[in-house]
Parts: sequence; structure tokens; C-alpha cells
Amino acid sequence: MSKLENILSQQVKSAVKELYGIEADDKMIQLQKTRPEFEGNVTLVVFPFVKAARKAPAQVATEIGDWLVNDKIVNDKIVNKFNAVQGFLNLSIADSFWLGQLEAIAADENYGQLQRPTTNDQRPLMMVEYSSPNTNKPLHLGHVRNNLLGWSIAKIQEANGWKVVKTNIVNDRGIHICKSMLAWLKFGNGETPESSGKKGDHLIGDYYVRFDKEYRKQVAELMANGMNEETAKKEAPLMKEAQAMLLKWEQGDKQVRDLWAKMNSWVYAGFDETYRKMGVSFDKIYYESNTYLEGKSEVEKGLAAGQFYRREDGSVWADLTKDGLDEKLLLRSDGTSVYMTQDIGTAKLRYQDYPIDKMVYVVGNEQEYHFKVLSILLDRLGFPFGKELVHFSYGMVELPNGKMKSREGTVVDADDLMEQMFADAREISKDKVNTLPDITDEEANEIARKVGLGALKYFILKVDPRKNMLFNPEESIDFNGNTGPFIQYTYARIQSVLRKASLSGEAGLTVQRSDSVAVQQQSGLNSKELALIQRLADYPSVVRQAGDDFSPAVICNYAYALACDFNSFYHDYSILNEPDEAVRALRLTLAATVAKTIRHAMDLLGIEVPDRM
RNA sequence: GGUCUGGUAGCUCAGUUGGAUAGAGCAACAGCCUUCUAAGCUGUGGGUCCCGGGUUCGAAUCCCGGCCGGAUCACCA
Repeated sequence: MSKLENILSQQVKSAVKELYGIEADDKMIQLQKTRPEFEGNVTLVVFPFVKAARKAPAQVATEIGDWLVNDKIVNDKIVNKFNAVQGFLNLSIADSFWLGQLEAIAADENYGQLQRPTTNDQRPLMMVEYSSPNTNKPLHLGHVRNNLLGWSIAKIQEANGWKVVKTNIVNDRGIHICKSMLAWLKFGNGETPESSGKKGDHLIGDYYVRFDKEYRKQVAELMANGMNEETAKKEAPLMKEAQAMLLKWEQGDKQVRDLWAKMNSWVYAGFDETYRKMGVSFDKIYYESNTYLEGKSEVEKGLAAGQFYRREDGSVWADLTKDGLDEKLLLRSDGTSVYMTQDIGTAKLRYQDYPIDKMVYVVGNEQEYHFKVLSILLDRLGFPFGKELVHFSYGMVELPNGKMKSREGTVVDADDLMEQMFADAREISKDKVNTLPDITDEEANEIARKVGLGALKYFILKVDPRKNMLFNPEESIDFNGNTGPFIQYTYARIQSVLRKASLSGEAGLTVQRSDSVAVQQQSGLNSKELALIQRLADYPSVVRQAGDDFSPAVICNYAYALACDFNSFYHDYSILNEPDEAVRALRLTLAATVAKTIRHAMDLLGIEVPDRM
């Protein structure tokens, strides 16, 4: 609750108690921003009091308004005027309150950083798992959404007072990588990233696609010879070879392991480059090849404890029918482990490594069932954290003709997309950026990088993470309107103003108490200034809501609204040419504070802001 | 079929625990640069909030029933 809401809430409670004898709880105090077509800053919805007051809504509104303005409030009298429209009481808050808010916000170096109750002076620890790629193909747009969400959520939770550890579990073993390895052995002629000039992850991805192509050919051949599809898929020699390779891998066959290590190292080099370009990183990386054995042993323990059962063929299962779910395989009949097994082991190791208070998995909504099961299994195995794990389940990125599929080549590649964004940004900014004084090629490129990436990140993060979103490769991502560059541009314009102010030796960059008093006594705040201060004052509660909801989109909406408010103000009023010194100081402070808040909000989104563009 | 999830302007999306005449951007059209950066600002047109019931002072929002889409229910990850 903001300071304004706090004060008003108290006063309204007093009012309705005195007027009607109502003991109002927080739920009954409904405050909202006044709609622009009415006069006022804050609106109280009075319907909750109408029944007990036994009066018409408009009359109740008028009586409460009257009380707030005229009655014997000694401290914090902040309501100046009011008007009542039906059951809505529109309140005008005194300039002195807003000016005080601005002074406080301007002075707060860490505005937007929230505190969280601590135990033993330790911030609670949240671990955020995101990215978690397979090592058989390069990252695509779906991964981009995951990475941007994971990064942003980590930043948002830090701003909400958590200590955050970002982690990545790399799915580096399994049948998928064996397929790439096999295709490379058969068709690769020793191709390496060096020899071909390809990025390692792309090279491996090409062989994954190659495997699929050859495999399908074999299946088609078998079917042409009269075999049914199901059998053909199992009997195709390539598939059998891949499975044999996986078994060799688990047995530790040196040749297979060496090849595996070599090819994975190519992939990691490629991933590192993509991550760097995207601007994401991790505090701790786990590899499935190091955790799956731990998972196996946990399953064995659970089996011994009677939590699980073994079937005749040797496979191990969990019976979840009591929880309203199915039976779930934990170990295959040949003793090899599955995805779930690995996740159990990873969870255990993580809790050994860190004093985790909350574990968050940023994983697509297609895996909701998996995490429901994982939660129950961890709980059964006696891990106290099982029940409370959070599956941050986000929606798919869809193309106009449906889902992306690696094997069908209908994917938007992460590297290509980012390069395209840089190129677009460079093209769009050409006329504009080249006119900036003393601009170097280097800076121009850097601006294009920040803006292109900003456009992409904002485009993805502004959508409610829970919902599926659509990306149309035919239409380029916008740089105008409700976009990252729009907000970056607002920031750059403010920086330009601030640079000029400091050049001309404007001392009072920060509004002082005396300025505030002068402003109050003279013109007062204009509506655009007031709207901006009110917006700035909202920021902490927006950060809190984004944290509670795990939603970067909330931050996007706020940053956009703040930029809109500023642009409107900037258009209507001059900052540097304002003759009145107190007003000039106020506006400079306002501009600097908006810039500071934009930078903070954009940082929560992982978006950099350029000083010029 | 069971479970979960979504359906808001031509398109992409907002819409805090139910609140005033449902909002942005893009696209279309019309204006605004001698003035702190026009990636900006202002205006116009554009809606059966999927459909039908219910709850109440009030429903895009909550409940029930339909229609349509997506995900999931693997010895894949």
C-alpha cells in the first residue's frame, strides 16, 4: 500500500465510523486512480458503506468527502477538494503532499528496492531455474522467452527483497544427443566448428535434423516392405544404433564418452555466445550427467522404503492414483533413468548446496503435469521443500501456422533473430543517430544493439507470461508505440535535457524544500506534473505486484505508462526554458526521477537504456 | 475421453481482490518540427468483451451450461 493509500485509508475509516458507526476493514476501503474525465487524483468507491449508512450513494459520498476536507483532522490533512458522482467520491490531493512525495522519491537512491522480513539478518533465498536447454540443438524463440522471463523474474524478486540464485540444469545426456552424435559419425566427415565456420550448437543441430531425415527414410522403406508404422519406428537400424549408443554411454564406454564430451563442448561454446548476446547469465549450472545417478539412488531408497514398487519387467513406478494422478515411471526396465529421476537428483543436490527457502522452475506450461508429479514425489521422499516448489508455467510462442518444431525446421532461431533485430535497429536509427554530435561508429552500433535487443525483449515480456503468444516472422517487431525503444527514447531525451542542464551550470538539479514551498505558493503543480508524481509514487506497489504475480508484464505496463506521462508533459511544458527558478528545479528533478525510475524498471526487464539514440 | 488453460477492435495485446461511458499499440485517415531529440505529440473512425443463463446496487472479471482453440494424460525431455 502506498503512503497515500495508507493515509486515506485511515482517514476514511475514521470518517465512516464517526458518520455511520461503521468499523471498516481494509477490504471495504476501495481506492483507485480517478479516471481522467473527472476532477481529482484518487477515487473512493463508497458502495460498501451505502447499506449501513442507509442513504443514497451520492449522499454518502458527499458526506465522506465533506468530512475528509473539513473535519478535525489534525495531522496529514491532504484532501483539498472533492466531487461526488453517484457512488464515486473523487478526491483532490494537496500539492504539498505530492511535492513531499517527489522530494522523498528523488532522494531515494534505491527507489524500487523493497525490503523483506529477514531471519538472522539473512535475506530469504530463492533459487530460480531457467533456460535448461538440451544439448542437441541451438536455442530458438521458445527458449528466448524462457530466458528473458527467467532473468527478469530473478531481477524482480531481488527487488522484492529476496536473495536470488539463478541456475540452469543442462540436459546434456540422453537419446537426443546420441542421435546427433550418431549422425555426425555417419555423415559428418569429421566436420568441426573450426573447419566449417559454424557455431557449435548450430552444427550439432544440423546433425540432429540429419538424423531425423535419414531415420524417416528408413522407416518409410520398412513400411514400403510391408511393416506397420509402429514396428518400423522401433526397428529402424538408426534408432537401434542410437539406443545402443545411449546404453554404451551409461556404461561409460570411453569412445562414446569422448565423442559426447567433444560435441557437448562445441554446443556449450555456442550457447555461451547466445547467452552473452542475450544478456543472461547463471550463478550455478548443473548438468544432468552429474545429477541423474543421485536421482537413481533416491528412487532406490524410496523403493526400499515402500514408496514405490517394481514391476515384473524390473521397471520402477510410483502410484499416484491417491493424488488423483496416474502411475509414473521412474526407472526403465533396463535400469536407465528418465527425466523425472534426474529432476529428483538435481533437487536434492541443490538443497545440499544452498539454504533454499523457495524453489522456482521457469518451465513451459506443457510440463505442468511433470511438476505436479515432481512435487508429490519429492514430498514422499521426505524432502521438506517438495510441496512448496513453484512451477512458473509460461505459455508457448506460436507461429501463424502453429507451434514451432525443431525437426520440421519451423523454428525461429535465437541467434538469427537477435542479429535481425540489430540490423533493423541500425537501419531505423540511421537517419536519426547519425545526426547526433560526435557520434562514432562504435557508439552507433552500441545504440543499435541496445535498441534492437530492447525491442525484442519488451515485445516478449509485455505479454502476460501465462498466456500463449504469437510471433509472426513476416512482420518485423515494432520500434514505435508500445515498445521497448519508445521507453528507451523517452529515457534518452531526458538524458539529453539533463546533459544540457549540467552544461549550463544548473546547480539545483534537485528540488529543495524551499522550491516546493515556492511552487505551492505560486502557480501550483500543473496536471501533467501531478500525474507524473502520482505515477512515480505507484512504483513500489507495482514492483510488489510483479513479484507476487511473477509477472514482468506488470513492469512493462508501468514503464510504458510512465513514459507516456512524461512524453505528454515534455510536449506541453519546457524544462530548461522555464523562467521561474523553483519551477525549473522542480521539473529537472521530475525529469531526473522519471529517468531513474525508467532505468530501474527496464533493468528489471533486462533491458539496457542508451544515453542517446 | 479425463484434467488444465485460453476466447476483448482488422492484427498484436492491456484491463489489481467485481466499480463510472471497456483501453493501448500496429494498420487507416487528418493535423503538429525556427522552440529541451518528431523512435515524439494531438485528433478521427473502428466492439454482440465467444454464446446462454445465474449471483447483485453494479459483471469482460465470480458461478453453472454450451461452442471453439491450445496443452497434457509416454519405458520422450
